[in-house]
Amino acid sequence: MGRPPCCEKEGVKKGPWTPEEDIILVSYIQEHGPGNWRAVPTNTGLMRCSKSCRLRWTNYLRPGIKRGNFTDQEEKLIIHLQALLGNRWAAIASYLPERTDNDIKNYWNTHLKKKLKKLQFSAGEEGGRTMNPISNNHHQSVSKGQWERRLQTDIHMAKQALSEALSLDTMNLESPSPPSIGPANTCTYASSTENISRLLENWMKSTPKSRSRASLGSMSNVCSETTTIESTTPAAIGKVMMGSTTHHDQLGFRSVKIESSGRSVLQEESKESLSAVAPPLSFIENWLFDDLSVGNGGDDDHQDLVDLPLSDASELFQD
DNA sequence: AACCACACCAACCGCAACACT
DNA sequence: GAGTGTTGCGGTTGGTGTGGT
Repeated sequence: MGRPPCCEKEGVKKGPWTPEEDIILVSYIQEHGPGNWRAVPTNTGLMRCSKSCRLRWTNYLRPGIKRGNFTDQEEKLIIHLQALLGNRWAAIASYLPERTDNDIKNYWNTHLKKKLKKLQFSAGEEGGRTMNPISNNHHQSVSKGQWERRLQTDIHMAKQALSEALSLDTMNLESPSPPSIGPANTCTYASSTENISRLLENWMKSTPKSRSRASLGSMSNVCSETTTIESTTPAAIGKVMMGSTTHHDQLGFRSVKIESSGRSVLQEESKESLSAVAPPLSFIENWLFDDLSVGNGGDDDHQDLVDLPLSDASELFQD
């Protein structure tokens, strides 16, 4: 009857992750690197399915993740990329290296959708007709001319979005506390483990009921102050420490360089980080940038387009 | 203080794509 | 090319927090 579940339901734990589980997972990935998720539950003893482990890592424990408080720039970028790409959150997330697709998706569903709906409503009231500023409307049948015009607009939007993304990156690089990405940054892999140590600290302090939330909050402090895990020392840490005298460093502060079967985690992460700093450019993207750089010398048309209120921009797509 | 409604977000589920044999 | 296993993605759900009454 239907498709079998991805993993045996029996004995598989569900629901929120505990700090202990996080530590175990991070510790394992430090040693073996992300990937081969199928082996993670069996090798770590975690009563989680591989999917859950992967998700936990990519959406939460992975280094270099920024959580909460989307900036105006990011918001703008998401809106434009959504207009361009639709609900392809993974693709959109690739332009926001510090954000996960899940995060962006959540933000879109909880904040931006409503925001745009409001815009749509007010614009609809003003204009006396319904206008959808987001791309969902794009799927409605349109004439070829309209489609072409829309495509052109989308390209403009993409260009601007990309240039904004670049300028964001530049800003981030210049800022005093850049996100923990890139091999040159000493706060690479350790960031997530630092988070976990902080998480544990809060976890120990807080009541069982508020544990989850409290710890989640602490996780957002990527690369912040260093905290010794010894000060908290729950039983789980002991488990993690087993078989390694260097785990303390790994969990605490170490700028990671762990070799595992000829391939360091750092290398793995670096690949990610590199692509994070400079998302891989496809031919089209390169072309967009080429064109952008030409137009950057005071091409107000592009700026106008992006600065255009979404409700107005959407009018371009109307009859 | 108690209740309710809403907001938020981590995690789950199912499907599709990909990789390997 | 077919079959099987694994990973990635997007939609959705459920638990918890928060604000209003």
